[in-house]
Amino acid sequence: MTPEEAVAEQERLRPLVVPRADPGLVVRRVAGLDVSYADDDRLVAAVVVLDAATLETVDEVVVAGRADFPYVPGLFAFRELPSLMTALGELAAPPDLLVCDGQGLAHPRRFGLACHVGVLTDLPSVGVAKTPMGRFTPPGSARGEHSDLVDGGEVVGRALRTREGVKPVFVSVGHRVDLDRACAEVLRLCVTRLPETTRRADSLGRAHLR
DNA sequence: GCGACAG
DNA sequence: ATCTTGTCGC
Repeated sequence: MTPEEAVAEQERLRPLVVPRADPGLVVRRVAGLDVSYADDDRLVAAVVVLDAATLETVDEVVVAGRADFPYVPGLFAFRELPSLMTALGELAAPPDLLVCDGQGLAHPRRFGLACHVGVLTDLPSVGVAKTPMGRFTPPGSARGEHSDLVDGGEVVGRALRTREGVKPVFVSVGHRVDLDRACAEVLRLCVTRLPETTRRADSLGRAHLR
């Protein structure tokens, strides 16, 4: 797949994104997705499912793969998607929400990793990035405070303070959720700056790299 | 033309 | 992404 084809694929799938939640959406099981890289082209995709109420781990999957697509800003998903999809397919049961390590609608073509994974699985998804793709004014320093993440004149996500006085994370809608709900779910998962889903998937992946 | 650019 | 434990500071 060439970068040109990747862009065309994003534009083809972009209209399928549903930026709102089903009326009765209940999130009981939340999955965290993350990919770790070795020195060569090997990588490990990890998915950890947590009970949203207790934050207890209820399922884990690790998949080894290869980075066959280069890291290109805006096309980041094409690097991690193959292995992540394989891992998701090995879960005992589909989760109610996917928490991705990267952007959702906060993307140059409004189709970041979280949107892509959401559309391919048709599961609700949110993107939680550690650095912004857009501009924002720093939110208040208390946990839960937030401000708009703006790109190209539109609000594409939110800078969310998940912990008192710590750098915010950047939340954007992936698929089948709205921004308010996305932020509420992310905040609920945060004990430290990053969601527990992301932290556990990250450590699981790293452990398997050795 | 120059800079910016998720992980 | 990755290099990386203890340590300084509020």
